[in-house]
Amino acid sequence: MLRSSSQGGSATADEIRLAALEQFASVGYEATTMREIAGNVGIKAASLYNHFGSKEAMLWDLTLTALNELTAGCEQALSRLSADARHDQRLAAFVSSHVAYHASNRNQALVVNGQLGALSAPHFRQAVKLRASYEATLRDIVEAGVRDGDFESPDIRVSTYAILQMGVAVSTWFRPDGQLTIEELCAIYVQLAAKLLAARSGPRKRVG
Amino acid sequence: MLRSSSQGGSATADEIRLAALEQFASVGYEATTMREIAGNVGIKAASLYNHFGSKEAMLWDLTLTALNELTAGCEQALSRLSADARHDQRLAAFVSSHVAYHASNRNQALVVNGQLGALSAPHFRQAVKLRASYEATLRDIVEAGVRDGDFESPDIRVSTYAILQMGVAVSTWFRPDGQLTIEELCAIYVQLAAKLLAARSGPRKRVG
DNA sequence: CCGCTAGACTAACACGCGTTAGTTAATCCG
DNA sequence: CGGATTAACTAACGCGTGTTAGTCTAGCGG
Repeated sequence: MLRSSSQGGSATADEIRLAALEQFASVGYEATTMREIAGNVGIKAASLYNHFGSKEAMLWDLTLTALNELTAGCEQALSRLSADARHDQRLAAFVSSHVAYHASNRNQALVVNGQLGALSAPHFRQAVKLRASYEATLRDIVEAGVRDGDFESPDIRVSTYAILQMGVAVSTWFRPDGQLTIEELCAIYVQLAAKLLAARSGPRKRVG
Repeated sequence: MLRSSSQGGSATADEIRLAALEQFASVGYEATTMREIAGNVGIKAASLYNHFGSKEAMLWDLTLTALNELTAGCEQALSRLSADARHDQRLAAFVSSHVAYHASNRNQALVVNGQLGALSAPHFRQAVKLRASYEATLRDIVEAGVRDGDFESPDIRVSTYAILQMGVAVSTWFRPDGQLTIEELCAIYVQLAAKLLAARSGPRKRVG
């Protein structure tokens, strides 16, 4: 049979995804062997090729899913707001969904933030594009808030990166059995982001 | 500059350090081959072993030097302050040296923050210990400031990570030929950190 | 009940890896 | 000047890698 490079949707394929994700996240793509992934699923390395066309195809599958879920979560959070929501509400929605994702999906986040360089050049470019559009969502919120005087920032781009990155870091240290629940964590980061962008005179009244 | 290990101190050894650092930072330790490093220096792979005992020894040499320089820069910045400096001055000194290092030594920072897991277990433990003590320096500053009412934070540990991480991220996007100088960058991050920890009523007067 | 297929297996291949051995040319020091 | 040291070289080894070929078996639809 001709081996296809398309990916499977079976239960085994999902077990493979899980095992690969754990390994990629904890030791990195290059340091992960197909035999290790297979071993953690309970099959032999050659059998992986019944579900994925190559090792890189696994990484791409995981990367794309993660980026799509991250983006979807953020869009959903923003769409729950009324159309005339204040800038600080939009900021809170973004930060909360951002932090929640990075706390709930630590391995996905670690792969997206550390293993992109292992992708083939075309896949890499596509991933970077997706991530850039996600980042632009936050930058637009910050920019609009600064324009209307609700936020104040010494540098919009730098502030955007700062907020994004402090949330990304959650995936490196957060443990679900630790002292903080994900809800508490989100609330903390919403506060931190709000302070980071606070205007000296407090938020303006809306002009309606 | 402190020579941080028992490995070679010749000019060739330094060329090797430079080449290995660049490769480790851009594609990762596992994806880097000894033949590539050697090629970028202009010698053959076997000759590397005249200067370093193994591939891991190179990574360890680079890691230790980077961590020592990072710590030294921070201690030097803090020691330039008078003994009764205010908390916000100590914070500014730390953040400024932190950001300056991550902007000036991007490759070193990328290796320390992304390739630690490739070290042997004993070296890994030692590196984590060094990094933890560096992080504790900032946490102590934040803690003291909160205790005296100069800072306010929903969670000291989280705020500490947030400040550290937004500085670390500089190494991933900063370009020295970009729009911002390192001095401007440091000033921005000092402002951001100060806002992040700002007390609602502004800093208290010192009692001393 | 039978044939087809999905998905597991064993075996192996070609290649690139880190590393070692042994050798040779240049350089330093007494 | 000559022996010792340094540091480059070529050649190769043993191993582990991603991947492919070919086989076998359980289960399902007609």
